[in-house]
Amino acid sequence: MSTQSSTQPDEGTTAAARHWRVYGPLGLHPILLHAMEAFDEHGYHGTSVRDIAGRVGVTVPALYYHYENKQALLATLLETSIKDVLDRCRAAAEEAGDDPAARFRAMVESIVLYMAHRQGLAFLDTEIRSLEPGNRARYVALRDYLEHMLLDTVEAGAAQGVFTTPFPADAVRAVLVMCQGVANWYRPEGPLTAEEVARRHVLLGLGTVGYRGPAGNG
Amino acid sequence: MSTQSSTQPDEGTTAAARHWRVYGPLGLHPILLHAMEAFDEHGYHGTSVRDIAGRVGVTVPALYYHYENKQALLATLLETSIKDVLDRCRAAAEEAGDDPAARFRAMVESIVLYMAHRQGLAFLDTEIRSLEPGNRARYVALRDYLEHMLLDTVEAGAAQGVFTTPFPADAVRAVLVMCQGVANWYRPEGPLTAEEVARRHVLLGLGTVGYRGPAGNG
DNA sequence: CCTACCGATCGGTAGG
DNA sequence: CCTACCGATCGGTAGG
Repeated sequence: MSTQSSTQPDEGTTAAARHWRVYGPLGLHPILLHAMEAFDEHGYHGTSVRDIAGRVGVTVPALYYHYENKQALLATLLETSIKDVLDRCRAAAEEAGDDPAARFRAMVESIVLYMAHRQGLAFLDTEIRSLEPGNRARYVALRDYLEHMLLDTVEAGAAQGVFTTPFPADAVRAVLVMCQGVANWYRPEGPLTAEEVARRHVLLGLGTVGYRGPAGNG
Repeated sequence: MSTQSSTQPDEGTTAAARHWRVYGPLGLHPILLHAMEAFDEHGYHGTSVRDIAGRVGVTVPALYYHYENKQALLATLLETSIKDVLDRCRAAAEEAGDDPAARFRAMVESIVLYMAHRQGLAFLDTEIRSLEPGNRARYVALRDYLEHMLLDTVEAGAAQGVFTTPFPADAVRAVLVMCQGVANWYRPEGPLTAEEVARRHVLLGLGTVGYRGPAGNG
């Protein structure tokens, strides 16, 4: 894959792909960071550009100097987010090797860790409806790619008899929606660490795909 | 419970509680119906009262004659929705009796049937952020009640050893989010009937809670 | 990056 | 006086 890519100016994506469990500071431009927070609180259409400018401490025209319009803020945030989780999930799968159960565990862990450590970005997934068609198509294509990656693994496991679900596609969709759901309720200051939430969801997800491995699932 | 209740003027809620698998026409006031469609397409803040009025074919003041304001439309829709699924789920659980696995199956089936048959209402769940504090608190309380109903059943099953998940609360949240997810992708004209989607999610949900019943789960 | 603004549209309400 | 609205416009705000 490319070593210098993404809309993010910092080291984020590439380093993340190599060390998929490691999460540093967000490293977003202040305008993007405050746009993210505003969109999370009030939604895209419920957020005014004056609100974002006010949070950042700049004027509205200053905001438009850095970004084309409000839509570009959302599109940049969502593209940054989906590319990061995709890179991390791919790295986790590669590290896990060929065993379907090991790959599944690693992929689910990487996705849930992302949802917890990058909750503010991950929660924006609810705003895809507000993306213009082109931006939306690009985002959905990347999200579908993530789904197909996981589906390939579940189907491989089903072929080997290690996953017993009769509905791999439905099971994968269910697992991904339960991972995405973490972004809706997880709070860093809550009782569970991101790592513990990931561990639990790996086990829940294994149950959802009907895992029958050498050591069972309980 | 009350026999004459809810914000819905028609037979909806009460009859639905008795026949939780039966879905008739929505029976919503035309203004509510078109507000629902607009909110589903563009979100609450992305929908203007003029858009709603235009869809219905009435003037804006006519709309304000029937409903206090835009907020009341969303609040009424969401309250109607959560009360209906709650009534149906309760009826399904009562019909299923005391066995935790039977109750779990019935409750998940009833919830997924609701998500598929009442997709337009169920999808509005993404708009709770746009509810004013009081309306939001009432909605969340009812949704929490649904979660506690399901958790009681899963904990009862865990106590009997029929559900083996070590995390009943996380498992219930995961199951509910995968049910809610049905409202995001289900299309009546698609390949699967609501009943088939419900059947599959019952099995997926049983896997998620680690069901180890007399007949297994595969 | 700011001051000074625009065409239009927002949610909601006036008198009749 | 009531209902079910109407054409027009309110004070403010949207993205630009």
